[in-house]
Amino acid sequence: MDGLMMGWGLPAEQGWRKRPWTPDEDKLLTEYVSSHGEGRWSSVAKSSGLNRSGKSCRLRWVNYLKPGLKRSKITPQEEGIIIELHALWGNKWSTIARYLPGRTDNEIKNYWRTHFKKRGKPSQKQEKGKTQLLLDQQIMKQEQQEQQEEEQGENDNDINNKVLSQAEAIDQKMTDEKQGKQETLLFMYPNMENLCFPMMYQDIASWSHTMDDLWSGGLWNLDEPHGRVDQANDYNKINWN
DNA sequence: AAATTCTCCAACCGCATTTTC
DNA sequence: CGAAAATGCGGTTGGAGAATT
Repeated sequence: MDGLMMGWGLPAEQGWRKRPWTPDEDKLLTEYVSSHGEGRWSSVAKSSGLNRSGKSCRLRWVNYLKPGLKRSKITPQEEGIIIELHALWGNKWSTIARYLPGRTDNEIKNYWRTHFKKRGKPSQKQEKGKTQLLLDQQIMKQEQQEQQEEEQGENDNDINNKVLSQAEAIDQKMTDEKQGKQETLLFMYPNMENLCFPMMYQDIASWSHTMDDLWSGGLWNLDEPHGRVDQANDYNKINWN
């Protein structure tokens, strides 16, 4: 079905593999969605005059045009959340993305691939980046401590509050889901605040060691077919305190 | 300075699931 | 209730630009 719809809208003989969205197409799509709402992507494609598949329209909207999307770089806080949730759920990018307001599954997936996916030793550049990240985290810790003293941590809690409120909403929704997922949630939520945030805000030094261990220990190996359980177990071995 | 390699990310593919008729 | 269509998700690809050799 999609095979035909999935075309890029240009003749194959032109040699196009990917056809980037033009500003005009973006405008058309944005206008259409703002007047008709999201969903019914096939009709969007037909009615808006866009020579695109419904899937392509949806993807463009979700990943790029949707209001509220962050275009900035992933922050160390967000990275911490990604690492945490990936350890729990594996490549459940859309699930992970729900905990990061303004971030898309595609973005997180790309981020993970470029930063953590590589097996074995990271490249020089990756090492550099890692060192820089740890440095940033140290600096951030210092800044946050100073800020906390000044503001009683009011600003620091913004992201936490957002993520936690999301988590609560999802928690509610997911109580209806399958037993396995329920177990995962039961495993996760009683400790959510203890697991996720102290790492990011309280003990950057131990987090740094953890990062080193993980890098050499192969937790990032996504090629393991049943990585979720194993990763969750590995995750439990980490000293988060 | 040129060639090569690496990084990032938008966009596509194929499959599974959900919704509609 | 079953088939078809629509939607959502994870994996992959390709290209541009940056960094390195």
